[in-house]
Amino acid sequence: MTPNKEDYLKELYKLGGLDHLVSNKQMSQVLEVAPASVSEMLNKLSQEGLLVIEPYKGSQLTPDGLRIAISLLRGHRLWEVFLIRHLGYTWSEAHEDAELLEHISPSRLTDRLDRFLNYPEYCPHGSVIPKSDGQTNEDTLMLLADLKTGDTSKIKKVLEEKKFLDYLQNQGIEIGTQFTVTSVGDYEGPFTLALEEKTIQISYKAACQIFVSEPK
Amino acid sequence: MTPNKEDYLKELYKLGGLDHLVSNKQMSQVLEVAPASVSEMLNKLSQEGLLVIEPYKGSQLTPDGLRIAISLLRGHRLWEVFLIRHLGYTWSEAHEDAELLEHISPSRLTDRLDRFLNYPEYCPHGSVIPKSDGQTNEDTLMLLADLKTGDTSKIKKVLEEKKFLDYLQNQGIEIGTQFTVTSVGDYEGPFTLALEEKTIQISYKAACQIFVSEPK
DNA sequence: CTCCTAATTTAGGTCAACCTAACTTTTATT
DNA sequence: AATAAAAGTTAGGTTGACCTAAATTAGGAG
Ligand SMILES: [Mn+2]
Ligand SMILES: [Mn+2]
Ligand SMILES: [Mn+2]
Ligand SMILES: [Mn+2]
Repeated sequence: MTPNKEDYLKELYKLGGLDHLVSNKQMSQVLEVAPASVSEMLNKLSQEGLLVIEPYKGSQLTPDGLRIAISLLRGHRLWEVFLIRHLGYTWSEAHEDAELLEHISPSRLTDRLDRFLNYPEYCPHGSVIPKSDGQTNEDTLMLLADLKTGDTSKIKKVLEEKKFLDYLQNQGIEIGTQFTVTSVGDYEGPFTLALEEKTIQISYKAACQIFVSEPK
Repeated sequence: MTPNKEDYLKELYKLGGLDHLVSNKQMSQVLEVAPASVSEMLNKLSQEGLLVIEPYKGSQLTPDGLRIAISLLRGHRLWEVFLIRHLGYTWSEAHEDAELLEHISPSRLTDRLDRFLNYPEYCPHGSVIPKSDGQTNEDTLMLLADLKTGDTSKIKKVLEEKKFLDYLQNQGIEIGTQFTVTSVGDYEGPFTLALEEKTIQISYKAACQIFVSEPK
């Protein structure tokens, strides 16, 4: 197993889990490699029994592949907690460096880091950190974009993409922040949110990348 | 710069610094690759201006190569401090995992780790940790093997090699431990050391891999 | 000074991970 | 159903890092 292969498995999991097939196109985009390279690598991984390919349709992890993907995600998220909690990283910096650190995980390292951090449940961006045995129970959340004017809710999770993370942190959005939707622009228009201290506007696109709890 | 190349530079520094040429044989041994691979890689690195080769004689870092080597060593040793101080690693485990972590060092990570650890001066095995600007002032130490019966001194530094580190830790030797040499076996025989609590014997070979302060 | 041995270099491969270009299959549109 | 566009695969090539085997050089022993 190399860092490269690990990233293929991890992205395959993030894109499709065990629910549905993931297209090579998507993989090629998130991994930033040519489609041909994806075909090639997925073939190797399927020979190693880590995923199953439906030619021309897409691919999906096997239980073995899933195990590896989850342990990667576990490492990634624990490192993020460390970088932010102890080293003063920003959201996007943490995500970047965790992308490398996740591959250094003889599981002794991950498990000890987990203990050092006192077994955190979520990464700084709100994703669940799988347990050492691979167990991971996802919360059921809804998209901010699906809220209506007047709804009050809490930010629970955000997608991890450098520019988006910087944008959110500049806006002062944090996991756990409570807010009320004060207006929703028509035709994929912007959302206006009343936070505790201030009011902010975010684009419809951003609202599609933010997960929130059920509104009250 | 790849992790591989980094390790070549680092080992070249550890073996020869800026004082003398290092033979390919030595490099081939510490890096555990074939001599031919060393020739090849050193050629590439010399084309990148990171070292200078005297054909058939050996090679030596340039200032550029030195800078990289030192920052690697810095990362390596800081990670060791973290792993031992906060994650409960043993001497040899720490050295092993630091070997990987050292390559993840966008210097923002190293520098923040340094601050988090409160700017430690030495790694757990007693080597000096270079500063962020590359400055590094080595202490002048002597070999335990050169001590005479009756000498009293302190353990200051040990060479980092897995089996050796485990051996030392089992013997209860730590950096800073004070001891008195109570006997020296003839003909490369063992050294007997009186520590605070107990008396131990170590082989001549081990005594050549342990550095101590001037005896009083 | 010659010869031998050990160290080094060179030559010719392998393997992982990528690429581009050409071809095939699927799917969406008329 | 025919065709065009999009997605996927195959073929052929590159680069980095390694290897073994063969040739070359340096340095020491006689
Ligand atoms: Mn990664
Ligand atoms: Mn995260
Ligand atoms: Mn290393
Ligand atoms: Mn050390």
